[in-house]
Amino acid sequence: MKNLTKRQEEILNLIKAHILDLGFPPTRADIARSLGFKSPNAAEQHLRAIEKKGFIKILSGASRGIILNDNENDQIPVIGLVAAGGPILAEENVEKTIPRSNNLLSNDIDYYLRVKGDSMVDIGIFEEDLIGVSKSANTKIGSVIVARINNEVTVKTLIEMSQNKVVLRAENQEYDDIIINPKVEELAIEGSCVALLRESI
Amino acid sequence: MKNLTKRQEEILNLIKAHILDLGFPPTRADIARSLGFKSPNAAEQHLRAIEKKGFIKILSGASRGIILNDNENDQIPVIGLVAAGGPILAEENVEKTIPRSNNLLSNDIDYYLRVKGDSMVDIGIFEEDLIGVSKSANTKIGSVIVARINNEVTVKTLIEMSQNKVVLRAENQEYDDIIINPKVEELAIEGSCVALLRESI
DNA sequence: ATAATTACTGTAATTATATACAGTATATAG
DNA sequence: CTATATACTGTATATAATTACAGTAATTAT
Repeated sequence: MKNLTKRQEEILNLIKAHILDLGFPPTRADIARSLGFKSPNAAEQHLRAIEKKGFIKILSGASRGIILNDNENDQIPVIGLVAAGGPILAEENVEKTIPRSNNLLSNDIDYYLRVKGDSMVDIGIFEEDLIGVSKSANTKIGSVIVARINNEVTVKTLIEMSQNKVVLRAENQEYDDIIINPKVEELAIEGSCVALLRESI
Repeated sequence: MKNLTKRQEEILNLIKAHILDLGFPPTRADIARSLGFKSPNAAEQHLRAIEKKGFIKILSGASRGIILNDNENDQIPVIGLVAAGGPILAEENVEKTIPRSNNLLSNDIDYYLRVKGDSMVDIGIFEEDLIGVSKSANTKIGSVIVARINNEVTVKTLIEMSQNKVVLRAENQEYDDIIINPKVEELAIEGSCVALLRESI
């Protein structure tokens, strides 16, 4: 999918705004009017270019027959089991995706992670729950974080973090604290947990 | 807002399905074709009737200019504290509403209920969580249900249910079972819990 | 009993819309 | 240097679509 030019992006945004506002796409004339074109054909040709680049589909003969092709940025991936090695968001880990427009929770969620195991039950995070993870939300002591230790992904509470000692705690008395020297073991903090979904009770 | 006739509802559903499918409303001819009318005017007149009843707005002169008026049925209420007496869904209990189209979870959710107290922590239902409640989902032994006992609303697990004995259990050892004789005390089962949302961790 | 509503057929006109064709001009890629 | 892409104007036309008008018939409200 090639990149749109500035003008083409402007037109795509106009189409999206029109749909959001009125519930249906604009006509060529609508677009021309909005952008000051003196010919509807200017809009027509832009639409063809945008279609060629894969962002829309034009239905021939149908008035307002512009279909937006789902942009992947507008989808939140749900990550199931994370394969060892490789990034969390690698395609093989994506169980399904959820349109961002349908997300009821914080709009700072980069992905949902399906919980495995019972290490966080004491704070109400159960196996099969979906945790909303933000890569940008700041992780401070006490935050529930997604960490990767020697290529294994885990969800734990961050208890202590200094240059040569990081302590992660399971919220379940049956588990011991995980104490890591990040200079010896490979440790990456992938994000922090900001919300939770349970699809069945 | 008057009720639609069967036929009018059929047409409104057709419009919604068309929008969901293609992203824009159907023409009069589309509607006529779908329902087997031999004249587009049949569709036109139905649309006028549906508009008169307040379900849509027709933009004159615009092709496919049908705007759906937001139906309140398409909003899922979030119920905060339930005032004693009166129905759960009474307006004063509604904290906010969520467009049904944004609901990621089961589409059988009639409302969300904000959890008060810690009586269900052992199965991961915490204070301030939002529980998705279905009025129609069948409640069987073992289901987590929303019950109303003598005008007080509570969330518990249904353990036993016979003509003169109903047992509800808190999922927290510190609480005793609630044993009710429905012939003596007022008991209503409002629905069963089918999903959970936690807005912050 | 009479008017209004529902539920259509059938025809036709006006307007809305897509879309082809012929240009102009500039920028960018091979 | 030449083809291709970008970004338009301007005109024209076929067809898509709304919408008015004239009916028929059954049902429902007053």
